[in-house]
Amino acid sequence: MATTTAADRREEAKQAFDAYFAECPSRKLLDRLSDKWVTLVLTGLAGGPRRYSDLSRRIAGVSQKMLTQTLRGLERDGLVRRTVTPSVPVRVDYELTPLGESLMPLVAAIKGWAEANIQTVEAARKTYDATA
Amino acid sequence: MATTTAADRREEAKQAFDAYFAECPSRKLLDRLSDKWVTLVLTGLAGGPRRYSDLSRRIAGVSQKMLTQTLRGLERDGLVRRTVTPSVPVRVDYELTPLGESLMPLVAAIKGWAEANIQTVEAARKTYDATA
DNA sequence: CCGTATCCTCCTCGATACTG
DNA sequence: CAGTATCGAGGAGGATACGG
Repeated sequence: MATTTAADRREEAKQAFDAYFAECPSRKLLDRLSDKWVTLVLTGLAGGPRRYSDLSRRIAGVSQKMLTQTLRGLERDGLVRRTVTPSVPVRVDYELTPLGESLMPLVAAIKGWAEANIQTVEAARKTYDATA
Repeated sequence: MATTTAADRREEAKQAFDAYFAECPSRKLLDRLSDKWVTLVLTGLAGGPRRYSDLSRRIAGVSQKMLTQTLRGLERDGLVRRTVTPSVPVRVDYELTPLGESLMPLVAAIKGWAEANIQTVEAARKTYDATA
C-alpha cells in the first residue's frame, strides 16, 4: 500500500527531528552537563590536579564504575587530562584542561542562579502541591 | 557481630552523601535543566505565550506524555504559567514567568559556550577514539 | 592502586488507546 | 483540543568479583 499513514508521518518527523537534534551543539553540551556525576567531578578538579583515589574520597557516594566512566568521558571530550605515573603501585592524576577550565564559569553561573532562586522554586512547589 | 564491615561504611557514606546531595541547590537546578525536554520547552516559550498544540508542533519529536510531563514540572517549579480558557474546544496557553525568564540567560550562556567550543570537543573525541 | 567485567535491578520514556 | 491511563522495552547505574 502506498498510503501514507499517520504513523508514517510521525516516524518521518521523528527521524528528521533526531537528525536535527543530534546536530544541536547546546544539546550536546547539555548531555554532558546533565550527567549526574560530571559537575561533581568538574568541581572536584577545580582546585587543581587530584589523584583517582583522592577524587573517589572527595566525591562520596560515587561508585568506581561511575567515577571511571565519567572521567573517561571527560577525558575523551578534552575537558580533563589523565596522567599516569608508572610507579609501583601505579599513580594516576587528573586535572582540568584549559577547555575544562573555561567551562567552570558556566557551572558557577548555574550554581549562582540556583542559590539565588532555589527558595522561590521550593515555595512554588509547596504552593502547587497544596493547591493540587 | 558488632564488626564494622567495609560494606557498612560504604552504606553509611552513601546515606550521608545522599542527604548532602539532596540539599545541594545547583544539583537541584541541574536535575531540572538536564531533563531532555526542559530546555527545548523553555526556548520554545522564549518568544511569548504558546498554545499546547503549538508547542507540540514546534518541538518535533516530543510525545504527548513528555510534553505534558515537562510542562507540569515547570509549572510546579514556578517557571511556567498555565492559562486555561474554557471555550469549546478548550484552549490552554503556556508562558514563562519572570522566574522562568531569568533562567534564559543561563540557557543562552550554555548555548554560547557550546557553539564556541563544540568543534574543539568533537576534535578531541576524534583524536581520543583514534588513539584508543 | 587503579581500574575492567559481569550481572541485575530500577525507572525513564515511547507507543497506544481512551476521555472531558 | 488537551490531556490521562496503561504497558512494555531499553538503558543507566549499583553490587560484586577479578586483573595488571
